[in-house]
Amino acid sequence: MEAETDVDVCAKWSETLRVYHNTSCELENELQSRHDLGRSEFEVLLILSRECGAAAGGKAKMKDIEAEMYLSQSALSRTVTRLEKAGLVTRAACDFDRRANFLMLTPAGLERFEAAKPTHRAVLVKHLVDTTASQPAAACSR
Amino acid sequence: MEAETDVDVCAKWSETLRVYHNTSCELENELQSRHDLGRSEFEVLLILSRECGAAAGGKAKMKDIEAEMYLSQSALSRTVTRLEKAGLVTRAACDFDRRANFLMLTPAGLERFEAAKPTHRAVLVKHLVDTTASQPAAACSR
DNA sequence: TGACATCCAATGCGCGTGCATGTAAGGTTC
DNA sequence: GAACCTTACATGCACGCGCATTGGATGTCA
Repeated sequence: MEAETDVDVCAKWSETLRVYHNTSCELENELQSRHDLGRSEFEVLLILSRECGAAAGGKAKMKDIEAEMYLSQSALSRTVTRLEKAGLVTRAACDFDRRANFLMLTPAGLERFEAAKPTHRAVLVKHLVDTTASQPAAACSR
Repeated sequence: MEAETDVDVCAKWSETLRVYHNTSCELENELQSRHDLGRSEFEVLLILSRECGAAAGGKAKMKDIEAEMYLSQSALSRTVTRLEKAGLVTRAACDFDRRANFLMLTPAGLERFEAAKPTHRAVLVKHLVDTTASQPAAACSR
């Protein structure tokens, strides 16, 4: 079953690439143009909004967020810096472990996130519910 | 079926991200460390080796390659430049349309590709045959 | 207390990417 | 053949990423 596995695996990878590429490109484009948010930035907001419940003004440690994302420590650090500059998030030192940082959603951050959520959902539904919907190997935005 | 679709779609995306991330990171690492090839570079060689049959010394137009990859025109151009510098590929002008470039696999390129192929296959099999194999959200190389 | 390993986050650096643009070569129309 | 649009590829540029390193805070052990 060597050759057979070969073909299956290549086709499966190809399919994964297609879905990943189409979805993530459109996610990036839509989030960026409609809400001025990158994919990573949105994801951080998403995690924050879950972490303590949006009402509580989500709050989480950098390390915990990092563990939930496919992002290096340095990339997360910079993503948070961008979010902070945009006023969507606040860094707060942890009193019990001054190495660690807490991250908090600001009201503006929560608002931005809530606004972007439907966009996010719509793109996912479009590309993932009926996988054949985005069949062509559509490039990023061209 | 709103909420249900929501959950399904998020889980599916999450799963896709996991598989994509784990597979592509390991692909990148393995190809780079064992064969000094990036993922895009390998893919170009792969396409070339198919295009006219490896024995014929694969040959294809840039545009045709671009159409088969999830890569922008500029990124492909630079990837080919890297391959050319490494002596794995040759650019050749097309006599009938001097805008177009043909791309040819050199013997060294074919050799490198054949050497890397098993590595590529092994990674795909590892991550895609039994999807639960790489369950943890393993980061890139950490 | 002092020496050393470990952990968290920030930063310098290089790389590959996409977008926008530039350049050269068709193709079309008059 | 002149004016114009389109196509193929290369290149300037900015950006986000990962890796390696740094610096400060903790923990541990003698």
